Amino acid sequence: MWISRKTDYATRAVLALALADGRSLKSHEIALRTRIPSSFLEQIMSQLRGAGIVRSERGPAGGYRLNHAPKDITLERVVRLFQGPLAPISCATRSEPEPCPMEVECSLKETWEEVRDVTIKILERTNFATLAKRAGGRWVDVELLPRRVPASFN
Amino acid sequence: MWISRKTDYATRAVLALALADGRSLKSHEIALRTRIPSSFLEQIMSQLRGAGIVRSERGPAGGYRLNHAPKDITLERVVRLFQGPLAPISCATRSEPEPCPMEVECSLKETWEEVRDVTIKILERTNFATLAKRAGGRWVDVELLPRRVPASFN
DNA sequence: ACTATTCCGACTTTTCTTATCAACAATGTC
DNA sequence: GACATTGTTGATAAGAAAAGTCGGAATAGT
Repeated sequence: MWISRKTDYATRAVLALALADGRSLKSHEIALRTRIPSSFLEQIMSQLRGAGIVRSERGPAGGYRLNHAPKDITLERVVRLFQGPLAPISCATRSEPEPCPMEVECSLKETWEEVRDVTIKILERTNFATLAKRAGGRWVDVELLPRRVPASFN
Repeated sequence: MWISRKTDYATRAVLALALADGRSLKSHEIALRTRIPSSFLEQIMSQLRGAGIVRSERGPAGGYRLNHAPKDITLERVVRLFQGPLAPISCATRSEPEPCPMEVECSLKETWEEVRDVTIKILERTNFATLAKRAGGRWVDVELLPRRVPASFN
């Protein structure tokens, strides 16, 4: 339960764009399909754009699209952007591990590092082409789905 | 960074007890060796006791000791006790996964489950006998270490 | 001009974490 | 039985982080 809702939203938004297959989507459309509150999504898209994962066009006919091929965007990249370090605990981060405060350095660290490493490995080898393909069957007729619009999404 | 400080403390406290090799430790001693604030440690020990991981004796000469052999206490058990579900996201918990709110169920779930599963596997195969042994060399002369006592640990 | 959209930053609300404290209960010592 | 030492429990508070809202500015098409 360590993926924040914001990170969850971000990955879903990118997935929605990957499924749009190069076409651009308006922020409002993304919000609808992914069930992300519109106002919150703005923040997220802005951050994705700042990181170069997404690019945008303004004005009517504007919207968002991916800035790279889906296969070149790993889940690791998106998660790391919103989540920060992927280690389960601060003494086990790759970059600047906090020193263990115990009287002697504790042996738990090695296990936390193990968890960190397999996590990173999985997220690195998962890209959005794979995710889109996996979702393809379920999502393909999305244009045809009824569009119930909850109030908060307007 | 998803292991809360409380969980961190709990695992360190259990490790300290595993290293005590059957002898009982006073709460104050545990606090010293692990650098856990005494007042907070109370809560944690109480919870460990409630879960049957630790047993206690009161009065002078009281203290805590492990309720099982260290090799029978997995890291998974302690972490799960304090941390709750180990899935990175609520739609991927084993017990009662929250339904995916997207228009179509999203393909990210499978990756989150993958992360969950390897995490659980690592934590399950790590027990406190292993951890104690691993720490053994570092901790063995702990009785001889100088005892700087920070104010907040009294 | 008008409208639909993105862009940006400040703000609020809620929830969780991390403790701290005080009163109480049990046990051993004198 | 008085007293010191330890564990037990529950209330609560301070702070940080997460989640979401809002208003208005910039941009582009019609």
